[in-house]
Amino acid sequence: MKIGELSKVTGCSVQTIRHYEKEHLIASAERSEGNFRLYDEAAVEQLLFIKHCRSLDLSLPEIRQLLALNRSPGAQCDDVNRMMDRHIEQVEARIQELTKLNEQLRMLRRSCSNRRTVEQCGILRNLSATPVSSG
Amino acid sequence: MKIGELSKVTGCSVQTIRHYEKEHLIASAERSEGNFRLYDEAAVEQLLFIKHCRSLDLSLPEIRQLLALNRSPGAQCDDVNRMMDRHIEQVEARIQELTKLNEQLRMLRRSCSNRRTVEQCGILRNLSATPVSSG
DNA sequence: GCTTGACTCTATAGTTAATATAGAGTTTAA
DNA sequence: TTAAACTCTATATTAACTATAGAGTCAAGC
Ligand SMILES: [Zn+2]
Ligand SMILES: [Zn+2]
Ligand SMILES: [Zn+2]
Ligand SMILES: [Zn+2]
Repeated sequence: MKIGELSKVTGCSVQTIRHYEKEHLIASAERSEGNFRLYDEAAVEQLLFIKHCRSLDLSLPEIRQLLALNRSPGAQCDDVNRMMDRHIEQVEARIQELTKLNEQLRMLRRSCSNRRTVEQCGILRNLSATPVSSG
Repeated sequence: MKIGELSKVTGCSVQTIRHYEKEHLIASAERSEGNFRLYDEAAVEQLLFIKHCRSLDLSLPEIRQLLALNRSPGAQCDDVNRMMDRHIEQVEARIQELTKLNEQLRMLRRSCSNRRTVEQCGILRNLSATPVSSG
């Protein structure tokens, strides 16, 4: 299987696959006589694993760590669990942040109706004033 | 006022101020004989405006547009309102995304308790399987 | 054999909004 | 006059790709 087919099968772009190779998320592929990368089913599995992790916003270093753990099946999995806990914490913190931001933006938006001039624009006036306290 | 003082007064780092100048968010500052940037109160105001916008996650191009509008006080402010609406939409979309993500992560996390081996780890097994349908 | 087109290769630059250097020059005070 | 503190420009780094240029490979058709 050449890289184009792997790309179709997995839904990862060709550049992304090469990128993952350079970042050591997947092993350097075998090469054909003409220097084309050649892949097998194992590559498909691994790429889907990576894609799944990315869909959960895990970072490439985090995924690298998970892949390494996968290679030592006898080890304890505490590290995996800790990583997940930390990751979940960060996602929840970001949700909090954005929720607060959203409230401020909606408040700001309410300060202007259409058909005003820039001079009268409540949004611009509020942006010029001291920031709304976020506490 | 030299750049260091402007930095202290506004809470923007010196590099950030230079960066904003290069990106044309603030005008090129006057220079002293020794080629040091010199600022006045107007620069403080403008920088605080930018900082306030950034705290609302407005992008530099968006801020540039707001600053341009600020310079034509007679214009209609519809553009400002539209930008805000678009920006709010994006923030809310991101909150939705992260909320969905968070549910999936928590579900995944529940699939493993401590003290298992990597081979038995529910998290790794689920990551290897087909992604959870996201609704 | 030759050409065409689809594919692949490497290397490089761009994306965002800063942040961090290096190496040089300026200013102020001891 | 020397040192500290400050400033200058230019360049590299961050994350995870994405896009491009320019060259090489391969299969099919004539
Ligand atoms: Zn993470
Ligand atoms: Zn308005
Ligand atoms: Zn925006
Ligand atoms: Zn586990």
